[in-house]
Amino acid sequence: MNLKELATRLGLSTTTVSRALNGYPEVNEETRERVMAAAKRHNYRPNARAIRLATGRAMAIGHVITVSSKHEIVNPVFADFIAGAGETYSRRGYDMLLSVVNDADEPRAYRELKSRGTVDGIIVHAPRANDPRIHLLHEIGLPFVVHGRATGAADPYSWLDVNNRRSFRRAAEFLIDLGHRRIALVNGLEFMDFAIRRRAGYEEAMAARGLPLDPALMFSDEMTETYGYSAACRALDQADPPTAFLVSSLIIAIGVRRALEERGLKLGRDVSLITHDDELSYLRNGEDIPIFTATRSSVREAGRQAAEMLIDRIQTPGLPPQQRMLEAELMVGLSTGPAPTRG
Amino acid sequence: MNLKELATRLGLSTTTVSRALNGYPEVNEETRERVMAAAKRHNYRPNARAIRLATGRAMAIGHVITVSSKHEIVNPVFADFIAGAGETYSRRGYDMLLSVVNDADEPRAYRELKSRGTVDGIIVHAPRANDPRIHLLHEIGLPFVVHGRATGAADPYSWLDVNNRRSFRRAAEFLIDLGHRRIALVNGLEFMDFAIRRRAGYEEAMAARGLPLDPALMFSDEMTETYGYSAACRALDQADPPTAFLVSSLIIAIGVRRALEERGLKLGRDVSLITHDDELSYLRNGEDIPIFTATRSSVREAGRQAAEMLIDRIQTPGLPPQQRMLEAELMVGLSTGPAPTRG
DNA sequence: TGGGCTACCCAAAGCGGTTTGGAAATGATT
DNA sequence: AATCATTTCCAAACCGCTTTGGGTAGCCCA
Repeated sequence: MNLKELATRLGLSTTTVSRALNGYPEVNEETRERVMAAAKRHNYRPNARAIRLATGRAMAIGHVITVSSKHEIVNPVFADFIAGAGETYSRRGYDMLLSVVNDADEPRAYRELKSRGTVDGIIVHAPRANDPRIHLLHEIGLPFVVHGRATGAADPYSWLDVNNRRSFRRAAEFLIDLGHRRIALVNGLEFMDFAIRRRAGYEEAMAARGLPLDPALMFSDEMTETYGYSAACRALDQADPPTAFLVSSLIIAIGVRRALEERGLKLGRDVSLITHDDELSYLRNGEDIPIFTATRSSVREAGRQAAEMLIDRIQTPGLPPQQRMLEAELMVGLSTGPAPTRG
Repeated sequence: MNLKELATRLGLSTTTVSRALNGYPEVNEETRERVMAAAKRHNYRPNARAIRLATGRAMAIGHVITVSSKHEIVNPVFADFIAGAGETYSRRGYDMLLSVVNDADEPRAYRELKSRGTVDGIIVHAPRANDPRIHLLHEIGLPFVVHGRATGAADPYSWLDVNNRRSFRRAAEFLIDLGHRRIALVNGLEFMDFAIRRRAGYEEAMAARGLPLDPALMFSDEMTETYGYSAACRALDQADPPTAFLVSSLIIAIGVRRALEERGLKLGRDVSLITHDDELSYLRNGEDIPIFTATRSSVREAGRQAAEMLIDRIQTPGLPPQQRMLEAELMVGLSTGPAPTRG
């Protein structure tokens, strides 16, 4: 059943039927009801392809996920972010388009998305320092919102981010307050913006309390369990091992825990640990009381809000860049305690 | 730059230009080259919306992911499957459409996808026993491929699945061969098809060796770390605890490990464990030698192949249902060893 | 009575491609 | 030289909607 059929069946023009269904004022209320009823009865659904062509809008948002041949890892945060964004899209009538591209092809992918008109806007994932995508997207004129920020980007842009610097500073201070002096940082890849900011927060806290930074206690890599494990091993097997860890993801934390347990060290007593927790649905940090003390911020909620921001930008062009900063909560769990006194 | 502009610029009709670009034979090779060159020079990209309307094809595949209000977990396997499927889609010129819907709205979502013509086909995720979606999709006439199977579905359908029954049978037999007699099964939700089959494999192995099934050693729930932990606690704190665990995901395995370590039990010596490993990119089972002995099957590869199957079905309608069974490898790691002799 | 509004509806022109059904030119065949 | 098939191109219809630019009828008011 298409518009034309419906119209002839009703003895009306397609114009009127279209207007009736889309709530335009220039149609009699009575007629509108007749049309609505008929549409429901024949369960008419306007053809999305035709609407898109006629209106010139794609009614779709693109998410480009890159798979590098080198570190071929899918951002573990991705699924939950998508789930959040998807909720917003359904509610506001947009489709979500996923594009999996090799990282070398990313610029081309954006240009095609624009020139072929498959999407109205884009969410930028996993920004890095001086991320070239921001300039690129400005240049090709595709509305976008960045999940995170990109230190050093020249042009202003819209973003939604967690206050990574502040939350890691607070977490580090919390550990210092507990008496810890040697605190290891097990961070993500430090060309990623979030990792840069977390490190800055950690360094700030150390500096504020007059504690030295020890390169031997600072790690940076792809955030996997095995990385957490091996970083912790290297840290713990030093002459002067850390009494606390500040780590960037639950998965890393799990790896650290493995290293600790291997050495007979008890978490929260012998060694303290604070992790960032994105509240991934398949990796809950305990049920009621958190297993790990954590800086917590829901990535799903971030998805919801970023999508909302983007659609707003698409629907009212010319909106000035908009930013939203989310604060992470510091949830005290079972993995932190006073620094052990040297025996 | 659109077709018409390009055509006038070349002094040709849009027909000829379109044909030249799409490789139709009825155009002079020389002309074709002129057209190709001009297209490249002005970097012309045909408008996707127009193509879709004109051809009646959506050139897009739908993935419906459901978020239940109850167990609001995003399938952890999802991201990697998507990454695999996405590779195939890019290669074959399809877009990937993600639809996040509340599980109650799933049937409606499928019908809309069909009637609005936004996709040409669908991948069905996380099938259950007697999954109603299979009949539904047949009824509305949307091509689909199921990732997994659905025990008890009446109509024939296309699927791609891991041989869960066989791999869990082999894993259980492996443990039995090592002398284990009390083997706990920590499974996923047992209305999910994969979990049903894994349980069947486990039960077959036990029966084949004349070992009794103990309901107190069989667990079923959403596959989270905390579930693994609490199931293991319950199992281990029994009068006659198991000496081995067979579990359905790495995340569960990690939870079990936590319970073991809490009790001072060493994995691979005091207690053995085999897990299924989907080779999720953010959760590698160790670098060179596996941390956990595991039945291993790449969900990313499954994504690639399922997408391939679906596109084939879309492009040649009337193809008989096609099935593909992947065999999981049994990778021996550090988490298994001979059953401890009772002391 | 006629002019001006308003309310309601319609025909037709897009949107940007693909595809059908020729037409003209060329070459081969008789 | 006439006929016929081939090659190469084109005009126009079409996909299914939205939207522009009227048109008509009814009402109000002078």
